[in-house]
Amino acid sequence: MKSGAATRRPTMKDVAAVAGVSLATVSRVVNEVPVDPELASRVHDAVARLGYRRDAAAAGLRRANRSSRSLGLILDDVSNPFFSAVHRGIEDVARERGVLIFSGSSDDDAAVERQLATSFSAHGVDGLVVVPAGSDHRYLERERTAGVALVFVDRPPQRILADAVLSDNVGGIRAAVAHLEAAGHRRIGYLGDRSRLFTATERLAGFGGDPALVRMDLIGSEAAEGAARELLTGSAPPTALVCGQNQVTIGALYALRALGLQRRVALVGFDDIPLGGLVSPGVTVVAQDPAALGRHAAELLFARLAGDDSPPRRIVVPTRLIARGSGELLPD
Amino acid sequence: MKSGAATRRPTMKDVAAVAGVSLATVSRVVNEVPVDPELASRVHDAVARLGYRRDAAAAGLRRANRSSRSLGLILDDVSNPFFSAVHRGIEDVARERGVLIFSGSSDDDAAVERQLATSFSAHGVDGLVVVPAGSDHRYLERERTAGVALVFVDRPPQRILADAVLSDNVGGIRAAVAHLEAAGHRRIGYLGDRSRLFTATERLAGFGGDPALVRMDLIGSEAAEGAARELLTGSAPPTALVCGQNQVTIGALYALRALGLQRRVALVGFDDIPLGGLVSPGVTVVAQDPAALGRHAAELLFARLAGDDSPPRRIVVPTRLIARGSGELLPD
DNA sequence: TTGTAAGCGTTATCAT
DNA sequence: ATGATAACGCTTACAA
Repeated sequence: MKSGAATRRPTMKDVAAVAGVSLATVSRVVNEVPVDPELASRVHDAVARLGYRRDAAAAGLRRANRSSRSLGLILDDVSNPFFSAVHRGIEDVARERGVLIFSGSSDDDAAVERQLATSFSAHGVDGLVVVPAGSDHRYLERERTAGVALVFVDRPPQRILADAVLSDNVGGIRAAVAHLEAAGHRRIGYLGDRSRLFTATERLAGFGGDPALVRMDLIGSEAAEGAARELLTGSAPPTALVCGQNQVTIGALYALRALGLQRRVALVGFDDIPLGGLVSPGVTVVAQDPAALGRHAAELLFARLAGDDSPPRRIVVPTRLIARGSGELLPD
Repeated sequence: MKSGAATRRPTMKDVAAVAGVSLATVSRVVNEVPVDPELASRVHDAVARLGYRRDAAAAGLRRANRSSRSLGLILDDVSNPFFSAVHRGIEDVARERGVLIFSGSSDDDAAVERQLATSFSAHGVDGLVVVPAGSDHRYLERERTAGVALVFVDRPPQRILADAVLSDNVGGIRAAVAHLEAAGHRRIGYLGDRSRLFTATERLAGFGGDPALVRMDLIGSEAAEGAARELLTGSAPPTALVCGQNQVTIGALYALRALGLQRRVALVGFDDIPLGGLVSPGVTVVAQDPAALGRHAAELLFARLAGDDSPPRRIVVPTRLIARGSGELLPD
């Protein structure tokens, strides 16, 4: 006899047989529908004896609303700290409701996003939380009419009307600029990432400063470092820098250090960077609240699932300026 | 007529009717079982016209192996960069096989771990990848005999025999110590976290230095900072520090800066810290490879699912010392 | 309150 | 090769 012999998982039928009741009664007990206490306890005993647990897939199959008590989460990258914090925010509210989460990374690829969405949907998720990669989400219309709730996070959906939870990109960058201007800065440079991204263009809009001091489409910290060096070594260089994204901030930081300017040129980054307090001067940032983004998205989703059919909402989560030194340097 | 009217998702039956074939033939086409090309193309047309996609739950219900093409992942915390990198490693391997991932955070709570495991199992996952929180995993025996594959990551399972993928904790800390000794250090301090954790005791074992210079159970960077200050301001202070964990390293870094010793006392941390190259001196670390941990775990899992029933394996993933400055400071 | 039986969407068996 | 039909584990009328 092989030791790893597969033992069949007990079913309701098995429980019914052991408890000496009908299948339907077991179902009632399991679903907490009132039942004669005597029978109920026999069922509970049998459940415990057999180690029975309901098959969620089979249960959802016949259930009226076909709910699977699960939802799908499509992130840019599950291992990116910003998105994994969003993930956690969603998990916390889903957990309270006993809802499980399928998660996946689109790597900002529209085809992957779509493939994940349809896979999740095929697995019967009740709702989808999406950080959009594509620029056309009409394909999700079909899922929605089939009853799948839809909420977008961090970036708005396109060509479909649906709920979205966003950071206050414009307000955050405005706050950064105002902070620098209050310190007396008049020549402020802006470094941003891929302008095809919603967040990048929003932040640039929030900047609204001298276009000659703007550098966009900086992908990765090396590109940002190069652009920062170029800006800082040019004629009439800025006395302060605003960075529109994490990696861009890091690149700018390296540039400032390389040029020995880290205590002469002010810097405010958008999105917090880990250990921003450990370098000197500390890195002043406009921090987002990714966990709050996730929590709001999940709450919106569950409200929709509960029947809320008011017009699509857009929730904007405020940012917060954290002064650590680099943003408080005065102009020459 | 309400605009949001729920449209039923098309089923195989619908496709069969439109294509003018039997339900079974549709199933064959969908499952790529050879079928008359003429019929096949009619089915494909109908599938496209109706936007049909197979219901994964229903399919798994009747399928011989009851596979759901999904797996469950229980991490300490999905938003912890180390674990989310493990997550990504697993996702990459699972994606190639069209397998979806349920993920959840146990927050190092055994009860939550167990609850997640049973929930995932109730949803019919084919396998479970677990970063163990509890100290008794016998409850998973039942899942395994029901055919659920089991692989543990980062820490070994307890009271159950199963595959595990671990970092080379002992070797990594030994390398750190050897690196410092090679630079001439003889009084080396060790700061570690919760000794009830497998990884913490392994790393301490790898240290094996003077017990008087060891401080364990440092939870969070503040506690680590305090312990580091105490060690460094005592009599006969160490000339170098080895830190057993991320947050501990950060706490020690703050202590060194506060005492103005960051260029006098050497430091090597276990597990990389983000932006370790931006502070000065750069932070020398023994880096783990969390993505590799995840990939190995997933590969092991799929091998088991494919029928590999050799004895439980233990895979140890090597670490790598990254010299950035702090670990190359010489003793006085 | 309890049991019987139909049905959820699919796969698998068995004739044809 | 194709179609009819039972079966998967469960929920839900409907009957008793």
